[in-house]
Amino acid sequence: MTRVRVTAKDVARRAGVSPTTVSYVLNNVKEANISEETRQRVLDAAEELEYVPDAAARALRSGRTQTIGLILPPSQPYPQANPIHLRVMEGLLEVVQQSEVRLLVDSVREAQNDDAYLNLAWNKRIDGLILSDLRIDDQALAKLVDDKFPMVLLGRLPRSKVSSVEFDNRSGAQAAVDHLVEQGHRHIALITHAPSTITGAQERIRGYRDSLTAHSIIYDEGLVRYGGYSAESGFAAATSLLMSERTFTGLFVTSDEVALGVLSALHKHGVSVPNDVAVVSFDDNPMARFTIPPLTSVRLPFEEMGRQAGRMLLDLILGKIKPGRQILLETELVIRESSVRKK
Amino acid sequence: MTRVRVTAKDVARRAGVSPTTVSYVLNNVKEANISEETRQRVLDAAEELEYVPDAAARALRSGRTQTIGLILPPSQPYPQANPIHLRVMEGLLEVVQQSEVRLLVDSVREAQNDDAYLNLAWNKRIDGLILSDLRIDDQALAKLVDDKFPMVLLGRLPRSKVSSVEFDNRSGAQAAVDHLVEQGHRHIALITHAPSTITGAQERIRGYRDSLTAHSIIYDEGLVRYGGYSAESGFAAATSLLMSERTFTGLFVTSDEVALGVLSALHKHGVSVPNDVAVVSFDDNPMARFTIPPLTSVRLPFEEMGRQAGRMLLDLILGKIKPGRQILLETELVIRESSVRKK
DNA sequence: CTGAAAGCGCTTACAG
DNA sequence: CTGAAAGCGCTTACAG
Repeated sequence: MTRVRVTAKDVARRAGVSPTTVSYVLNNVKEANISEETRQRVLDAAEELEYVPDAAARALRSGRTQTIGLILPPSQPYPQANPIHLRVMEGLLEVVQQSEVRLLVDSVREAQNDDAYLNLAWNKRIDGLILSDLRIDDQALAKLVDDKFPMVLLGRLPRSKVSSVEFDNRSGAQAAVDHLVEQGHRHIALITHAPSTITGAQERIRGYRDSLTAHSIIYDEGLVRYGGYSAESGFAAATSLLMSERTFTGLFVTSDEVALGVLSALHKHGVSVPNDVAVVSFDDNPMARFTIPPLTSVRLPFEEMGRQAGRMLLDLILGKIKPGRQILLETELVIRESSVRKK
Repeated sequence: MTRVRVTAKDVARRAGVSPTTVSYVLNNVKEANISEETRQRVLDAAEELEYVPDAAARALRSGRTQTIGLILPPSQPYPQANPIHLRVMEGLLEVVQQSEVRLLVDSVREAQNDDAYLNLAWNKRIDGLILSDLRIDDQALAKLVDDKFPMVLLGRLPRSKVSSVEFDNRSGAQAAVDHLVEQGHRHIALITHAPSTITGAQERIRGYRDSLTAHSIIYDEGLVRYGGYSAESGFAAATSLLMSERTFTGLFVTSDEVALGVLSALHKHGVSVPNDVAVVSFDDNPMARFTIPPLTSVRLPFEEMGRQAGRMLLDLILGKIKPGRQILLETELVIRESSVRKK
């Protein structure tokens, strides 16, 4: 950087006031009651000098970093980057940009009991934290809760009182399966997008069972397969279902990514969708409209999740709200060709 | 935060040394020649007190924030989050995590001549910047170049001397079209993933033309359509091509996302892939293996792009290398069913 | 091999 | 309505 650093002192000198006044004006401190004329002089001087306050100095003195952290899950179980996280992040960016707050992104590193994001909080790089898809037994999380560090979870932890934003996975899944039942299906298989230790997957399985129960259909473990995030796992799970020679005419897959692999496997085995098997999926990614056939899917408002989590965290940091609020976002079933048998 | 702040002073007192020594030990300052015994005492004291240095104080004093910025393009032209950015980010995170550096993510806001990321540099929140997919006429960028602010571009700017990491789009595209020609095709249509003002799209178009020229095929503007990032745009472009009633048996689409919409449109119009039209795509997303039929695609090493850009930026910040280095990453054609006619 | 002292650039009681 | 002074928690010449 060749640029010579302009400080508040320089602005003060130019405006003929003290650095104190510069700080009051630039931070809009109402209690200071700065006269309009002085205010304007300071503002002009700051602009002429292209003054930009030093973030580190401000953070050190005020104790506020004006930065929040977003922690993504380890990339390991996810075979490739999950577009979902980026959609959440976009919503989050919208909110932080409006508030002049910055976003620090980190991911949990596997293996080691990760204290990287703990340090993020402890060395005061951030004022608050948004945690995505975490493990239930997270040690670092427990410590931060003890410290009353401002935090919002994406997804819920069972029996946890931490603030969170989550989709209503259970009722969304129930709606998906209800739809299949309405189409006349009684033998409905299930392929999950994650192991059942992940609360999101758990809830979707619950919704599946809720629907079966509501329609007096007996739950059959033999029709259930546990996928793992990728299209590849969906391909394998669907193949396994077909090989089992069990009868099913409906199939609920708990993510679009996995469903893509499922459609590929069904096509490869000559199983026609929706005529032989009707498929309903979850997420409603943009691509769901362009699979062959287009996927019926439960739409999840990812960007909205990011926005809500961001607002909640900022309010938490400012002390405007108390921790423990838990938001549940509505889902919406979008019906396309994959689930509706042609006449 | 209820946690009482532990400072270097506290550690010093406990270890029976001065804060200076604590700083020397914790920062591994070789010139200080701290005795092994003292070093151990300080380390122990720091651990017992769970000392975590204050990032703001360190940044203020040292002038280094230990943070780098990643600037994503505005979300507007992209209809949804682009998974590609997340893959680059993962590679980047790998590198920064190894170096105890943090990653700040921001996006360019459209409309206004954006100086948000300029401020990121000027208010010293970051030591360096990685810019993704920027506009050619970026004003903020020019200012940062003038300031000699450490910076790496993802993608190249024509005639620019800024450090960059980019895919070899041109030769990748040529290989894709060469492959179609080898399959016997002479009428090869093109659907781009972005307007031709984007350098990445431009280069892929060049590669397409290179291949045609090399095989004495005349370039026909009537076989070219300009898509725009989304599967939807691919659907529209393919439909437009089909409606034009022009003959083509080969089709090169410059991204998988767009190709998904193309496959959907071809299927809808009863055009069989690869028998009626052979399709080759670009990116080789994980999903390319599971489209119907699976897509032949040019594989782009996104994670590697992130890693290389990260390393380059860190070296730039440390003054280990001079600006202006431009890395070109190799691509690889992955052949699947969409381009090879069945016997 | 180690310490005393200055100072990075702000904000914030406090005083007037 | 505005300013002088202290201090946030480090790092870094400098001195010994």
